[in-house]
Amino acid sequence: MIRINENLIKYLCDLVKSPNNNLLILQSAKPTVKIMDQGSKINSVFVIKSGIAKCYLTQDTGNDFIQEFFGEGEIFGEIEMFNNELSLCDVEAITDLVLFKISKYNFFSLIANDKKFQMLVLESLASKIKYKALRHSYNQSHTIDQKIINLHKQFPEIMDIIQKKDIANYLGITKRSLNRVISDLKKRNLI
Amino acid sequence: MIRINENLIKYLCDLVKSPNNNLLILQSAKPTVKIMDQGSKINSVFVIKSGIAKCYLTQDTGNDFIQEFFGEGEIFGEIEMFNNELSLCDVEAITDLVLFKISKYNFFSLIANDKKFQMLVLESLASKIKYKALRHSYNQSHTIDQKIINLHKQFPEIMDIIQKKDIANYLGITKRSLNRVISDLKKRNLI
DNA sequence: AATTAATAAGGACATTTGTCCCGAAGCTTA
DNA sequence: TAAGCTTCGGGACAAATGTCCTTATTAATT
Repeated sequence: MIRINENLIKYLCDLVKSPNNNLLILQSAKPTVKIMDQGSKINSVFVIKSGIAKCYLTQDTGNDFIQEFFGEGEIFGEIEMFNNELSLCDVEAITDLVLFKISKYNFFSLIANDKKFQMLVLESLASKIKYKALRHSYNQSHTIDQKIINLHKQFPEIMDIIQKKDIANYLGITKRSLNRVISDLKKRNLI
Repeated sequence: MIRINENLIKYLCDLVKSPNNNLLILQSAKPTVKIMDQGSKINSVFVIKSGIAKCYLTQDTGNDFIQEFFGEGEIFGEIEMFNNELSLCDVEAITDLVLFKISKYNFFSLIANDKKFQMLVLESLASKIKYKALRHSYNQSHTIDQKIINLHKQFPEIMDIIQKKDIANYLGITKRSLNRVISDLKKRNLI
């Protein structure tokens, strides 16, 4: 449920430590701080070094829909670079974050000149697509029960780390339905 | 709702016509023919030159969920190349198709040596992610009414070209619900 | 410590959507 | 042309989910 990308982390850790690095910097953020704002211009690409963030999209209905909880090695801002568009989502820290920040210029320069980085980015895009494909499929053809059991299997501590409202917005359901099903599953000893 | 990628089409049309082309070939498929099989090994990347295909995923529940109706310039098989995995989805012709077919070897060789192609692939991946993000959001926070009205706005002839069952599987609902809402919307003159 | 704000939990009811049917209309093939 | 298959459309009912609202509980602020 929360993906991590060790290869990318490792690669950027090495890069940031290299003595003549001028391509990327480290940055940190406390919980509730927004790193990216839906609809705003993006000048940098970010990669999470440690911590968890939520990436969500606010609809015309006023509802937030959480695209993904970002874990270590997750990249964001890159979609907007390639599409040359304003930010699609908000990204907000849930726990303390440490981030790699790469300027637009440096990002494209790495893509163009660094085959290893290029391939890591292609892989991370492919992995995002796969994640989204499976998630949307799963969401549409399983009941709330099944989704919560599944979530709980993959990430048992989720209820302690992530707020109920956010879990509901991740599943695309209301808080009421979430509570109802959770209490039911507890009664049946399924979670 | 059906994306098209003119830049990629144009680029491959030029490439296939170049006198010493040995990188890609053209292939055609009749309706109901499967070009890709969920769970099978992928040896080529495809790009749709003309026609419409459906890309769907069969769940453990037996339900099919349609990821996308592919239009001109849509690429598929590339995810599996980058992730080095078996096919995630089935892809099946809905109308007569003409396809560009690029072998795995040639695909990676183009990515490595052809900056223009490389950027076209990065852009198409980014566009897929954006499409999926918006679609899943929209799906989760709108009623069936709204989804059908929206679909009808974007693609009025959809009901003539695509079967009811497929539309239902695209929206993640049952045929019964689809019919109920359609007849209701017709009564209210909304479609 | 007292007050306010935010989150969690759930009751009662309405609405939406799914399930399980069945019959009609269109195609396909013997 | 008849028989068989597939798609379409919808009735009746059941189940899942949302809406609205209220009360605890926890966290934050003065």
